[in-house]
Amino acid sequence: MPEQPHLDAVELGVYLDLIEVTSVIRLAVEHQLREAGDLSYVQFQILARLGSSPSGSHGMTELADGVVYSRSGLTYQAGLLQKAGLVTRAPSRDDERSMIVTITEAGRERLEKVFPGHIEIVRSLLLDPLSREDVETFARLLGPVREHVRTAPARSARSRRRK
Amino acid sequence: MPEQPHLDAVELGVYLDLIEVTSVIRLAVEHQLREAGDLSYVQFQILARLGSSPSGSHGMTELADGVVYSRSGLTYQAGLLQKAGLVTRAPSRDDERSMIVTITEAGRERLEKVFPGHIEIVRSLLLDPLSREDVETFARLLGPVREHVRTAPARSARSRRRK
DNA sequence: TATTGTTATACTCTATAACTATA
DNA sequence: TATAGTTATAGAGTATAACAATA
Repeated sequence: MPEQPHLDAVELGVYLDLIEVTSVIRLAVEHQLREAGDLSYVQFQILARLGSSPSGSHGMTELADGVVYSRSGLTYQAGLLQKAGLVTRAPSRDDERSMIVTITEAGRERLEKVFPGHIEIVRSLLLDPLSREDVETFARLLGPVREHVRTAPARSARSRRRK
Repeated sequence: MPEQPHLDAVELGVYLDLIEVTSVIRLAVEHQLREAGDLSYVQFQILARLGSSPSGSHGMTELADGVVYSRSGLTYQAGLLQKAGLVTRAPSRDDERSMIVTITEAGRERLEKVFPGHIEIVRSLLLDPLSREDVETFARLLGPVREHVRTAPARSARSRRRK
């Protein structure tokens, strides 16, 4: 390990542990999603976001942020989801330029189909070694981080501006 | 969100937050690694593992676990790293079948080159919204999870046995 | 026979740049 | 002019299966 960290030992430990833990979980989850529901990780994230949205809808740019770097990446994945009948795409009436992506009933069913096995992996790899109290603590810490990450500069927009 | 979780609300929250947070961090980090050091995320993980190993070496299979699903994936990435002069590969003397991958001086330099910017992203996205105490708590929780994940069934071996 | 690693192949995913259309 | 999204293209990464070599 390089020895010029602007992080102290504890911070470095958190970072390295997180890299390792999330990498293993992600690999396992990617495989499960493909096998159980023929979904890529990105496709699952899109469906999950739409599914947990009250309206079941999101604009494309909004959907891209935090999931893919480029808009074209989202266009590709959304195209696959649409072809599979899991989402619909329709132009917004407020702004004719923007596309509203909406999860379909089949999309929700697919989500439900993969969810149990998905959860099982997360439970066995992440949650099992933690006590109930630890899980609650973990939740308390992660909440603010998620908020912070959401308000961080949007990547799909930024990369466009860079031109 | 599907409503048959074997997870309660808190557990589900941890899971969803983790997905979102790690996804954003990973995207940012992947870009930084590519721009600052022309490294893929997997290549960086390989270098980092080798760099933090006392010997600077690892066997291929050992290296594959937790980073890639297939051995061929590692062969590909290790080949790129070798071509770039960042690692060497030599057959083990204990077991002529196995390959020992070792980080080179150039590999360590590359690691040092990307590390500051890398850390900066992790700090700004993950660590900043947490207090010093929170970071320590986080470290305490993550440690056991990492241990657990390490002892989980190895993926590169398992996928082979499935044949 | 089992295991280690490589190779050939085919496929998925991704991003960049150029483009269209709307604001 | 700026923004939303798409498309074409080209490259990078991945896994599966078949393979060679060693244990």
